[in-house]
Amino acid sequence: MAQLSEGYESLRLSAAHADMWSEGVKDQAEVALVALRRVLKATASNVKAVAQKTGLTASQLLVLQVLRTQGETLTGDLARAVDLKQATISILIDRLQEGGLVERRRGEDDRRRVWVHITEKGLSALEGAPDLLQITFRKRFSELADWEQASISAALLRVVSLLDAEKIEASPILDVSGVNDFPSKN
Amino acid sequence: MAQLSEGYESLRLSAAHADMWSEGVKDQAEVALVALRRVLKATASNVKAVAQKTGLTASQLLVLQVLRTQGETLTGDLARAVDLKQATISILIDRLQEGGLVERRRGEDDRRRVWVHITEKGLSALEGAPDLLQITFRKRFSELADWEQASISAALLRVVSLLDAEKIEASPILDVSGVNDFPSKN
DNA sequence: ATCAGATTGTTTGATTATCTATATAAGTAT
DNA sequence: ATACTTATATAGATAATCAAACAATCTGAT
Repeated sequence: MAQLSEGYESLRLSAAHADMWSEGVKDQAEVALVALRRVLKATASNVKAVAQKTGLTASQLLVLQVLRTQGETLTGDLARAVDLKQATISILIDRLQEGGLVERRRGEDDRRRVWVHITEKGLSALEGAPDLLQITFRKRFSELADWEQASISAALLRVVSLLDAEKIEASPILDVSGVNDFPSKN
Repeated sequence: MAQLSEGYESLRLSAAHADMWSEGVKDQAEVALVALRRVLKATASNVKAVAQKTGLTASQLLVLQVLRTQGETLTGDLARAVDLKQATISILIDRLQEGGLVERRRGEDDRRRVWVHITEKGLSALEGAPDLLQITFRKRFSELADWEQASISAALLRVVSLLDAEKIEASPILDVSGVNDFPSKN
C-alpha cells in the first residue's frame, strides 16, 4: 500500500517551467499524462460501479446507453460504437433480449441487417443507475466561469488531436470498459 | 453505419458562447464531455492494440507496466493499482509467472505478503509493445508552446477535480481496460 | 437470369476475466 | 493461548471475448 502511493508522491505536479532535463522533476507532458490517467481511472471505476448497481455487466450497460442515446441501431454499428466484435455483440444482445431490455428487428429493405432498440424495461433499468460521475461533472463544470469552460473544452480537444484521435467517434457514454482494437475492418 | 456518425454530426464543437438553451446547440459541458469520451475511447483502443501485439491480454499488459514502473509490488497493491480484485490478480500473476514474465517472492518480515516483480523476459515483452499513443502524445505535446502545455495540464487537472477524482491515484499506464469498482475495501 | 463476391449477422469452440465466497496462513492484541 | 485482522490463494460460477466457420442476403457484371 505504501508502495503504491509513494510511487506517485515523487511527481511534482506543480513544476510548471522546470528544467525538463533535471533529475527528479517531471516535465509538463508527464503532468498532463498523470492527470489523464487519473481521469481514465476515475471514469472506468465509475462504469463498473454503475453497472453493478443495476445488475448489468459493464458492456451491457454500455450498449444500453448507446441505444438510449442513438435509438435503434444496427448490430454492426453497435459493435463499432463499443469497440467489440460482432460476435461478442451478438451474444451480448442475446442476453439483453432474454432479459427483455432490448429487442431485435429484421431490416425491411435489406433483410441481412438487424436493428436493435431498447425497450421500456431497458430504459427503466438505466434510470436505476444514474451516471453520477457525469452528473457531477456537468454540475461543477456549469459552475465554472465561461472563460474557464472554454479553456477546458479547448484543452480537451487539443488532447484529442495530440492522441491522433480525430477519427475516433465518441461513444455516447463517459467510459470505456470493454473496448477493443482500432476502428479497423469489421 | 450512417446511424452512428449522424448521431454526432449534430454536435457543434465550436459553439463557444452559444445560447445554452437554444435547440440543437450543445453547451460547453457537452463539448467537453464529447472530447473526453474520444480521449477515453482512443486510449482504451490503444491498450487492446498494444496488448494484442505482445500476445498479452490487456490486464496482463497493465500489470506488467505497473511492475516496470513501480518495481517489486505486493499483490494487494497490484490489485488496487489496476482496480481488480485480489482473487483476479492472483490468477493473473499465476499466468504471468507460468510464462516467466514475473516472479513471486515471499515477504521476509511479514511472511503473509507476496512481492511480485517483473523479470528480464517480462521487460523485453514490454519492449515489443511500445505504447505508441503515449509516445505520440509526448512528442506532439513537447512541440507545443510552453503556455499551451501549461494550459492543457491545468485543464486536465481541473477535469480531475471536476470528476472528484482527487483521491484516485493514477495507474502508471495510459489506460484503463480491466478496471473495477471504487477504491473501497479490499 | 445467373453467378461470383461482398456484406451482415449468428453460431461454435476455446480461452480468459472476473466475481463471490471460502480457505489458509501469519501477524496482533487482549 | 484465543480471538481478531490481514494477505493471498483456491474453488466454482458466470460472462467476455475472440477467431473461424456458417448462413442469409444483396450487388453487380456478364
